[in-house]
Amino acid sequence: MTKPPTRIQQRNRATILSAGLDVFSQFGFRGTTLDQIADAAGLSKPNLLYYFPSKEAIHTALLERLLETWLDPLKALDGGGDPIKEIMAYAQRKLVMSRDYPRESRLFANEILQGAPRIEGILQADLKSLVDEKAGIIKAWANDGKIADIDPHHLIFSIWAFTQHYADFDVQVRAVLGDKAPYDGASVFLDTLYAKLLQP
Amino acid sequence: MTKPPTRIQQRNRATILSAGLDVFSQFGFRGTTLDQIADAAGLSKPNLLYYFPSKEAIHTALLERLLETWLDPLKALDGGGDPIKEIMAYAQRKLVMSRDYPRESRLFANEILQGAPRIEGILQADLKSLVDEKAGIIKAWANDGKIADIDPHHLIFSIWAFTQHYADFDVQVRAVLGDKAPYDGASVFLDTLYAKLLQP
DNA sequence: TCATCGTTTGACCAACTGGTCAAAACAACG
DNA sequence: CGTTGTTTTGACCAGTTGGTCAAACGATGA
Repeated sequence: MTKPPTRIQQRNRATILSAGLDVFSQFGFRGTTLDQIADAAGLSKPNLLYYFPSKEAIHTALLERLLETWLDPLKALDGGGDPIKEIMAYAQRKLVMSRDYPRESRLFANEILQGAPRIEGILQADLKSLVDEKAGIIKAWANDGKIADIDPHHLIFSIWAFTQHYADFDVQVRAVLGDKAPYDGASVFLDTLYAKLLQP
Repeated sequence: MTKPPTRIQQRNRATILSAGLDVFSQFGFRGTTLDQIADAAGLSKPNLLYYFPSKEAIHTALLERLLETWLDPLKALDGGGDPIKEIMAYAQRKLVMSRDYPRESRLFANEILQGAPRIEGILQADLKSLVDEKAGIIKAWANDGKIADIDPHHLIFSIWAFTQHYADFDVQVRAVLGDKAPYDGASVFLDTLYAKLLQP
């Protein structure tokens, strides 16, 4: 019988996770120190370790929470809807996620860049089966002539790549665009791109 | 009057840079240790520091060498050529670079993810002016009705994002595709995508 | 053969790393 | 108020980090 967490526990755990997200997403697991997280959270280092047993535990907690929300937009792709609308809506949902959750996007990017040692199993199981399922839907649409005949896996990769680019390569995007806001133009471009591509 | 480097110097410097590329591209600057690089290079740690004055010097040397080759494909985009062919050839060149130089791609990705502290200036100067120049060419093509009317900056971003995705997110791509080779399908998809997009 | 140069290394250092622990401070509640 | 359980902290530890240095090693040519 585990006791329910106190208000202080809820608040501090949330503070630590947010601070950990800040730091891990910038420096990766090995490049992040507990002192950095403690500083960002406004807590002492032993106090961190009162709420999480180790640095790895903070990182794991973040990744688990992330993976759920990360796959949601794709799960919502509906085989019963209008093909072109469904795919374009999915792409726009992913772009909004990059805009609103850039830290999460970078945390994920860091993990994958480093070879995904902590989530490779999940990728090969959950992610692969979800993607294969949705790729099947898209392939069926293509076979029925409702969309152009393209490789569904690479279509999905292109959506991931393009939308996450604006979060992961934010510094570069801003360096190139100057003070122009990236996301409005990106959204318009995204619509044009997939409207033209998917047209049968 | 600086002396010309000996054969041993040339060999060891090259070995160290290659080992550094291996490790830095996987763990980022802060996540990499001199011992790891020394191990990968088959040299002792003090011996590393005989050839490079510091960890930072190895990293900087890699980044400088990288930036040259990294911008070459875009430099080769020729305003006098056939518009659609030029852009599609550029995209294919970038895809080949991801396939043949994945470590370089990941080194760059790591640096940008971490906020590009060491190359932000170069991005804002060299990269921006190069991109602006080529964006101008593309914009002119669009105005002449030779290609579709799209935002040239986001077009370039989309090429970067999609092609680098196969190097930077290699683990994820392989987890999803299983044992199918990624690059053949990617090349076909890339051609289809931009042929349809750019058609006026 | 020796002298000179470039190369390699073992031993070492101060700063930092993730993590522990006992004691102190605090909150809640009868 | 006192008691009990939760929260916070200063001091500490062993291992690792980037980096130094003097001494040893090796090649080369006179």
